[in-house]
Amino acid sequence: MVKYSQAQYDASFGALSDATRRGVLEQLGRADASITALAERFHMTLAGMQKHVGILERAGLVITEKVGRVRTCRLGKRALEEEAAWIESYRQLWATRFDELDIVVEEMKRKEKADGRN
Amino acid sequence: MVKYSQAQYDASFGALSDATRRGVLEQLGRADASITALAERFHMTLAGMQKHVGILERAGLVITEKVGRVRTCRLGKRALEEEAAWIESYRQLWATRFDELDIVVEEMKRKEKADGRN
DNA sequence: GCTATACTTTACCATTCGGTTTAGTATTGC
DNA sequence: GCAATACTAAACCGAATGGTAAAGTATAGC
Repeated sequence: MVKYSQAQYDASFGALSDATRRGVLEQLGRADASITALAERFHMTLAGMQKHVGILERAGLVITEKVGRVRTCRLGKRALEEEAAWIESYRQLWATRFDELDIVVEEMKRKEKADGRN
Repeated sequence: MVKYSQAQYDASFGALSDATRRGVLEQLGRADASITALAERFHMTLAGMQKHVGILERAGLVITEKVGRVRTCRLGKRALEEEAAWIESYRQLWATRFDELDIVVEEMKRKEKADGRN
C-alpha cells in the first residue's frame, strides 16, 4: 500500500488535520494570496498564519514567492494524488474486509441453524 | 466544500497523519486484532498502542470490544468516505486553478508578442 | 486459590502544535 | 528621508503527541 515515503504521508495528512490549513488550501484554489491577506481572512496574527503556510509548504501543498515586501502563496504542484490513492486503497481494503465479515456472519447463521437441528 | 463537521476532518486526517496508525488500519483490514497483538507487531508498549487505538476510535475509524480480558479491535463503520470526498473536491479545485493559470500564461505570451510588435 | 495474561490508569518525559507578543528588517510611497 | 507596510525571528504559553514505566484490576487456566 505504501506509495511513497511515510514522512510524506505524515506531513500531508498532518497538514490537512487543521481546519485553518484546509481553509487556506480552498482559498488558494480560488486565488493566490499574501500572508497578510490570509491572516486577516482567518482572523489570526501574521506570525500565526506564517506557521500554517510553513506547514503547508513543507508538505509540498503550497509554494510561496517573495516579491518586494510581499510573499505570495499559491497552490503547489502536488494535488494530493498519493493521499487520494492511499485513501482509495484503504477504502478497497475496508470493503473487502466487510465482505469477509459478511461471509463470517452468514457462516455463523448457517451453523446456528444446523445446531438448532441437533 | 464542507461536507461534515470540521472537527471530524481534524480527527480523521489527524489519525491518518501517523505511520503507526495507518499501519494499524491496514492490519485491521486484514484481520481483527487485540491490543497486545498490535503492540507487538508495531514494537511498542501496550499503553502506547492503546493511545493510538484510542485516537483511531475517536476518529470513528476503529471500534473495539472487550470480551473477557481481551479487547478486540476492528475497522469501524466509516470508510473515509468524507475524507476521500474532500480530497477529490480539492483535486478538482486544484485542476481548475491550474487551468486558470494556464490561461493567464497564454494571455501573457499573447501580450508579449503584441508588445514586441510595437 | 494461585499465577500468568491482558488490559487500564496514572504519572512522567521530550517534542510539536497552534497561537500570541515583541522586536527587528526590508520595501514602498509620499 | 521618514512613516507605514509586510514580513521575519524569537521567545513564550498552554495543550496535545508519541512514547515510556510502574502499579493496579480483572480474567483465564491449571
